[in-house]
Amino acid sequence: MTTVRKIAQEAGVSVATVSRALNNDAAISERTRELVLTIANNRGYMARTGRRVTTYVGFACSGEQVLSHPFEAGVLDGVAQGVAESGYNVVLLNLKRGKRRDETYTQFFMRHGVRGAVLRIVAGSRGICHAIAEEGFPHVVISERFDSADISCVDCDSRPDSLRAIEYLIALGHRRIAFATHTVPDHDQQDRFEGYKEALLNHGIAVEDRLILRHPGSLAGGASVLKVVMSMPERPTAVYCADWMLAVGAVKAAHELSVRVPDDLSIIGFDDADGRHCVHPTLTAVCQDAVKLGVEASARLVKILDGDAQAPFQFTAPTFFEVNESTGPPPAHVVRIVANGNGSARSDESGAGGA
Amino acid sequence: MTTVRKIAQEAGVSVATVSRALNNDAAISERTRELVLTIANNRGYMARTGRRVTTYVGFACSGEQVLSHPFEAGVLDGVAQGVAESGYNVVLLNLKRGKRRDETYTQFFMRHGVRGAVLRIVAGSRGICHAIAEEGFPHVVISERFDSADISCVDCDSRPDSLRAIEYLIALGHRRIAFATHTVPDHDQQDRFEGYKEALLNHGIAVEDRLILRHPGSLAGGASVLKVVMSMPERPTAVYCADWMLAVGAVKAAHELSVRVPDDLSIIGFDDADGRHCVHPTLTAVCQDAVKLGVEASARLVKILDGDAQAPFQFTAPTFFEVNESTGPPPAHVVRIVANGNGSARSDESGAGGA
DNA sequence: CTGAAAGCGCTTACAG
DNA sequence: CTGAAAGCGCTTACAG
Repeated sequence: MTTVRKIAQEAGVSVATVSRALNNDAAISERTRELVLTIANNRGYMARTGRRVTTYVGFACSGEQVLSHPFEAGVLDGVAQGVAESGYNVVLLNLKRGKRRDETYTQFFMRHGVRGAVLRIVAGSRGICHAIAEEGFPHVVISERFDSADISCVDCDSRPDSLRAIEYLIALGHRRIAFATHTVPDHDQQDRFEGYKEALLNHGIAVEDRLILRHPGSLAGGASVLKVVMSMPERPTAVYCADWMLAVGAVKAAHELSVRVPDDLSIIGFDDADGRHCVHPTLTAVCQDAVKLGVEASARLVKILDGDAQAPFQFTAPTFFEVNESTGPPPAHVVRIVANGNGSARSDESGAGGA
Repeated sequence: MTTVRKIAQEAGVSVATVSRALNNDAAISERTRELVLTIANNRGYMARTGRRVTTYVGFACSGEQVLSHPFEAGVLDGVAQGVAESGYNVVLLNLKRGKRRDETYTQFFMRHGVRGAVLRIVAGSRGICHAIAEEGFPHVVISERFDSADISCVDCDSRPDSLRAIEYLIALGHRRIAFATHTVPDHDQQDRFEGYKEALLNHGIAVEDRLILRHPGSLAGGASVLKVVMSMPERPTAVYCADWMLAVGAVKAAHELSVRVPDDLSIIGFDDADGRHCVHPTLTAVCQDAVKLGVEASARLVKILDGDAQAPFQFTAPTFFEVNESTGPPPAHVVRIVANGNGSARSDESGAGGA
């Protein structure tokens, strides 16, 4: 390990001079400073003490998250923005890979120079949040909700806007409305399902199991949703895809199967970012702003660390419902796609879309 | 500032005991350990010395980057993956906001516990890379290219596949091919333009200024590209959109204006991630893998830090050209869209697409 | 399981 | 502009 002593030896100066050179003390010659810094770089010197070690805010994941997913990327972007003016920086941590068995979360974070943590976990790792809160370590959980008042969290409640979205379809005349979700259970999908159910119940429409579809949150999953929906007997005239990849995949499959959106089928999507605008027709969608979630979480965490806010806290960010081009009245003639040997045929079920 | 001494006082134990509690020494009672950790958390204790301070790899941006952009998000994802097994963690740094005037880059990084830096800069900030290389600080620049052999960098060369892409169009029979780029100059756009030009020259096709379009790298920019292309006299029968948002925006605008892709117009896009699959028709595209770029950069950096590889180095990752559905032969009848008072009309320029 | 003390890495008045 | 020395924060054999 490289210490000031070793650098001093190599440079032929005192440790005091090395220290001053490393810290840009005014009283140091340019020549000496450069000499010391060069040796420090060559030896991979890293200060192990001193006043000036910066502290961090951690973006701590349970490990399953894909950072390039639009939601995670948006959240991380926001987390970085939220600490921008604070003097803190953001460090990426993996709660499962990095932490030793024999240390607490507090110790894990301290070892990394982290004073507070923004937590991104999956449903199966909620225990981590309880443990961190119990240890009293400053934290904010993003996109999860807890009964315990000790856990600080920031999330979106997409139930109200999901309800509005379905009621919008009902107002357009739709009565058979499918709900599509991805296969990883989380409270967000649950919220959207609750909103869906509540809207149907409000209008005396039965919630039918066969209209609740579960497919992988991918383009292929979205294509499956579209095919299943379009080939059902008494097929739905609208579908709410509560995940953005499902929505995009469904729209794409509609083009491929010449299903006209919204003339043949209305699609409501969910959007974490700008995905709804990338497809044609532009998706009517329930939207959350992942960047804002991240900003909210890290800015609040910094305030807590600086003593300007109290923990724990709970904050629910609004979603919004945006009407675009993928929704319209149900078709007068409900055409269904029936798979046969060599592809698909169309079967007319006129009027099935009515109330 | 909270020190072991203060915690010791509050807990009524020696500093030695505090140190042992903080470091999970086996010889410590559970009761004492919890007491000490609770006080440490309450006081926001942060170790300022000791053996165990972790060191970091920095993901250092010049500040203009949007972390939620698919390319940046992919790169960052890759950078995190590339250090996953190494014991290093990644910290997000802003080279312009965080650095003090009176410190070198080396000092800036050392102050943050950063041993090596992955650099993401814009064309206007290339001087930063020269300065860091001159200081001898371990680094890898992503997606820039330098004459100086002292600068380590990882990038993609999209020229060869851009050339292939245009030659593919030429082989399909296209002769008037437009090139669309975004408005921020960078070497990637330049590479793609070079490939475009070379392909045309190889086949004796003149490079026409009016077929080179510059629009903001957004959906609106892509829509403009499509409209301009479709309304040109002797309009192009194909366009290479060298930026993924331009490509997606162009495809979307084609739907809106009932321009059939590829029957009326072939579109080749560029893709940093999976965008080409999200639209209909799936885009024929030149693709780079942002995640792989990030992995390559940070994994190599870690090897350099661990003494397992030599710096400086230059690595050029391959792109790939993927033929999908957005390209086909030029139309026999080249229909042009001419804007008029209330919208647009079509004007037939039959045969203009032929060789 | 804990403390007193030695020791390491670093910084900083003080002296020159 | 530099060094010798005091001092701080922390860790770790050593002793009990």
